[in-house]
Parts: sequence; C-alpha cells; structure tokens
Amino acid sequence: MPKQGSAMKKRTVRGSASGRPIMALLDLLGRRWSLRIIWELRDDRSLTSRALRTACDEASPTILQTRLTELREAGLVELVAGDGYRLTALGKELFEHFLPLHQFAERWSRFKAR
Amino acid sequence: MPKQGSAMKKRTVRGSASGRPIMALLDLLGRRWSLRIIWELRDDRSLTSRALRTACDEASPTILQTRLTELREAGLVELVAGDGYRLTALGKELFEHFLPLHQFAERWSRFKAR
DNA sequence: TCCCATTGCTACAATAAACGTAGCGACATG
DNA sequence: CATGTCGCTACGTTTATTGTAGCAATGGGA
Repeated sequence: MPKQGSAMKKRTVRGSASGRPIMALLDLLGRRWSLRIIWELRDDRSLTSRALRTACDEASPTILQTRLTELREAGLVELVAGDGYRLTALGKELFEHFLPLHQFAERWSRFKAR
Repeated sequence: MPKQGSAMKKRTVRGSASGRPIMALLDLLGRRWSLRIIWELRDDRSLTSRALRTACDEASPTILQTRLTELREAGLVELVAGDGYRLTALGKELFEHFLPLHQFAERWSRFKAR
C-alpha cells in the first residue's frame, strides 16, 4: 500500500469475501492491538486516545489510530466527544466472550511454566 | 515499544514481560492466523498441515508453520503423528470461549450491513 | 487577548512481519 | 524405482507495524 491517506484505505477485512462473517471477525480481531484495545476498554472504561496508548504499552499512534478506526467502522468501539473511546453495546457483548479469558490466561500461564 | 532484542529468538510473546498472562495470551492470539487456526481445529478436528493450509484460504506455509509452532509451544495445539494437528485439552478449553463467537459474528455482520 | 496544554489524528522513514514460490528429507504405496 | 504426501524451511518480495515528529482544533486560565 503506497499511500495511507485518510482517503484511500485498505479497510476491507480479509475473509469478508468468503461471505462468512466469522472469518471477517477473526481477521479483524487478529490484527495487532485489536484484542488489546477491546481488553483495555473493558468494564465501561472510556479512554482518550493517549490514555489508550499508555495502556497499550506505548504502542505507535499510527497503528492504534488505524485499529481504532477499523473498530469504530465495525461498530465495536465509539468515540464520545469529551469522554474518549469506549465500547459500544455490540463491543461490550463481544467482550463478554473474552471475559473468561483472564482466568484462562492464568491457568495457561501456570501450564506453560512447567 | 520495549525493544525486542534480536537476541530473543522471536518466539517471545509480546507483553509477557509485563508478567500479566492475559497480555501474553492476547498477543499470541492477536497474531495473524492464530485465531483462525484454532477455529479450523474446532470440534476435535484434526488436520494435516496442508489441509490446514487449504482451510486457511491457502495462507503461506511459512507463517502457518510459524503460528503452529508457537501454538504448540504454548500448549494449545499438538501434532499427532499420522493424524495431523489438533487442539490439546487446553486448546479446546480456550476454544470454548470462542464458540459463541460464531453467533456473534452473524449478528455483527447484520449490524454492519445496515 | 495570548499562552499553553490536551484532544484526535497524520506524515514519513525505518524496521519487522507476512506473503508466495519453490523445494528439501522422510516416509509410504505402487 | 517412481510417485505422492507428509512436516517443514529458504529466500526474495510485498505489506504491516513501529517510532518520531508534528498538525489543527478545543478549552482553560492569566
């Protein structure tokens, strides 16, 4: 992709051509920082773009902005003026599936340690 | 970003330095094809590396092999001689959290279509 | 009003990850 | 031996991400 202006954007989700929404979703969530962003916005948290950047281990604003735009277009995240980014109702619903992931991660971590 | 020394063999999971397993897990699952691979191995399916490649839309064997190695080292996927790749018990447990994702993806798709 | 801090967001060059093609050795079947 | 498939890798090209710097817009004092 030669240009990354706000005009031309490769926002097409891989796998969406297959007509299988799950593939498009898996691809969207499989992009770097997507899962992390959703995670950081859990529990009705609202974070400004910079607070989000801090939460995401000082990730590059370029890619965070790209992901945020994608997630907003996907209807999972919204930007509320004067309040920052937050999950939409749909986004919260999605997060519910990841909630048990925290517990799992702990167990997984202990497994790996062996 | 914390510098990933070239000494580290690139198999280190980003975020694992934070000591928060959830970050390591989110990073591992956030790599391309990770979620997809787990998805394709659902329901006790066992796929050979090439069948998996076909299932994953002819993804490059290079990256598939990389992901498979990572997932195997993470204890989520295993390679059974003469049978192909499959989810481990831990991997199946993880997949349980993604099961409702299919339904969600359908709903999400309809939302996007509007 | 001017100053200044913060917001969301972007340009641009450099680096890292992923892609695509080709092909390896090992093993099996004919 | 010939053929096919297995898991897996080399390598050159393309794409994605990083890091630094900075923009215009907004708001709050002084």
